[in-house]
Amino acid sequence: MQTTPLGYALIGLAIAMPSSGYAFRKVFETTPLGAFSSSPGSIYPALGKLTKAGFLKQRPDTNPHKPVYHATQAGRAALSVWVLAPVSVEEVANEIDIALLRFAFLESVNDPKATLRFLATFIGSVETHLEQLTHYLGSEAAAALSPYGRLAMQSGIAGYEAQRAWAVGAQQVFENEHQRDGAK
Amino acid sequence: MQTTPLGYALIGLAIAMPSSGYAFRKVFETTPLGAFSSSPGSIYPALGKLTKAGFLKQRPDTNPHKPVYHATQAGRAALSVWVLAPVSVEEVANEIDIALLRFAFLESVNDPKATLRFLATFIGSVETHLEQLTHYLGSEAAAALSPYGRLAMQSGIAGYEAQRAWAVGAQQVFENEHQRDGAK
DNA sequence: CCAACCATGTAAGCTGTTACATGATTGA
DNA sequence: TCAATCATGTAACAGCTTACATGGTTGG
Repeated sequence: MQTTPLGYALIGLAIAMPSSGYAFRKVFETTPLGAFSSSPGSIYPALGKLTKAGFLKQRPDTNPHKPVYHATQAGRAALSVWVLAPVSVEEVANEIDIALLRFAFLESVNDPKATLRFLATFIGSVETHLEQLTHYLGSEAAAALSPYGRLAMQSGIAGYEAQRAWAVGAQQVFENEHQRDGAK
Repeated sequence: MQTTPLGYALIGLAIAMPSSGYAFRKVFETTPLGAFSSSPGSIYPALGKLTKAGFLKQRPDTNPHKPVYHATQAGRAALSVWVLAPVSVEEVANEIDIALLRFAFLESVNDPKATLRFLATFIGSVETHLEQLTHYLGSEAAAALSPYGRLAMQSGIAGYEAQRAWAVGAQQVFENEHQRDGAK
């Protein structure tokens, strides 16, 4: 069973801080998670579906009359499967923001080894995609391109190179952590 | 009157090279424009709507029985309005790829001054968004964030910095061109 | 001749958007 | 008390995806 990115984001948020639907909307409005819309027409139906699917459960909070959504065991499992999936070249090419969202929710797994595996596939796919882009830019197909088109492609290449550099830096963070864990 | 990004992409392609619907699909399949899907269920309905809206016209080619889509005057005008619109902070934050697509289709206008205006708003919005992100990262809200979340944000920041650097470089290209034009 | 490709379309279903609607609570 | 905010929902619509369906052309 699986959901949309919005669904996974809601499960991940529910793990980090059980909240009402309204509170989730506020998160999408006021944080860099704002890529997701906070419209009621998207969130409330999504919460309903996740509850029906057994990934979330509405429970009364310490304050009565203020039920909040918690993630169930099934919800945590579904999120794990989603975040732990290797990063494909297609994902890098067409929805790299989703890959980064998955990285952010690796927190819910919190396993340095798994994080390093994720980053390795991320870097591999970014490099493959970069090769494809530079190869295309060097081909005769690109020679027919306008300067505008070529520049736009270079913008993409620059962005992917920044992502690769970021991922290499992130690797170091988790390699250190991994060694510290092993040492203690 | 306006369309979706897919619609504008089709108008832009039709200006660059009038083609059949099938040929447009091949472009989306085999070039970096592959962010758009090449599924028939998206392209043929879109072509139909654009034709009905008066932005495209199907005309027989040099080969008879092989009608191709051409952009009409209205189509060119609609594309111009779309590509020339200033780049907003929201666009940078949520759909920067669309901004880059618009940049690529500035070719159809081909006015260095307009291109420089576009790049200036692009850089301004990227910088505003970067300030927002770094401000958020420094706030106490981000202090509660996990290392994963912080790293994911840094990935975003690195990407936007690369885009800013790219845009500054692109400015120079068109400033040179602008001066050459003025000199001759 | 047969497989592969050219070429176009439609129908069902899902997601998300916008807009509307409702009502409770809370602070000035 | 009155505005703002909390809180949830629905209905209409647009867009895209997948899958199915159809038929023509072309090269081996």
